[in-house]
Amino acid sequence: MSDMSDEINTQAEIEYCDTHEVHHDILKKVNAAMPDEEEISDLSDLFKVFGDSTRLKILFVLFEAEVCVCDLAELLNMTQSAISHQLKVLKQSKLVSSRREGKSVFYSLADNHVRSIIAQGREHIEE
Amino acid sequence: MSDMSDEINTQAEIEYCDTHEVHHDILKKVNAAMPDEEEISDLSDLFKVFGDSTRLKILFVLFEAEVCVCDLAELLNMTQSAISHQLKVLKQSKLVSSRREGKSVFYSLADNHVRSIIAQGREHIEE
DNA sequence: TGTTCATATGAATGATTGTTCATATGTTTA
DNA sequence: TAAACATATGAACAATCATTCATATGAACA
Repeated sequence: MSDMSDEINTQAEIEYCDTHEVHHDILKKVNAAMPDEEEISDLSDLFKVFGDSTRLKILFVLFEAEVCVCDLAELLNMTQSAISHQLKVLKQSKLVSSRREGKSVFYSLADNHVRSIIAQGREHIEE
Repeated sequence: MSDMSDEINTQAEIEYCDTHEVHHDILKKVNAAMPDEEEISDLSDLFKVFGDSTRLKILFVLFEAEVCVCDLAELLNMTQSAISHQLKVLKQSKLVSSRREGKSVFYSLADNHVRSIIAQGREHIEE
């Protein structure tokens, strides 16, 4: 996979703003710390998943209990289809996992990063 | 502000799936833990900001250094306008702050929640 | 004061996305 | 096996959004 050096100029001859030039060490430091393009893309895809009220509500329910699809639909007052579509998104990003029990499918949190990511987000907005 | 009790049924007479009924205590627990509608909306707006590659790249640069707009444009190989629009979004959600110095405007990270949110996200996708 | 440089911003556009609707898949039970 | 129930899914549509282009604002300097 390509790293950011494909996108970020590393040469000294770049013309930055006249008033100020990026020092070479800072440029090196930035390039060294920048994740590659694929990781950035994966990361933004992950955060996109958190960037929707319905999905957040589903996660908050799953913080408290393992529930099936129709329970979620009832609890959040939404159609079964809408919930199911969003559960698919959550599952694809490995935030939830599922388990079939007869006709029902039960969903639960996949791991605890979810809790800490959301906890940090809540801290940020409570300022 | 309204809490989720506006949206989530709290009554016992609700008809859930036949195969399985949500117990009253779980329902109470879920409702008690659910943030109100406004907080969920604010939270999803925050995560939406992280859900874009360009903004993530800007944040990764700012992890390493305080830089001006045209440096970001050069580093990320994008137009000044595109960067400026995204900086506005980042500033509105209080993830970055700015400081004018002559003609230039320098941007830096507003606080450290940014680092920990992104760190948790990276941990999650590295599995 | 007029010019130049750095940044901000409004409008337009193409792309992405959440929900709905209709329907398919999968499981249980009569 | 047929009917009923729970869930999944594809297509369509409306809404949101990132970028571009043109231009405005703001600061320094000649």
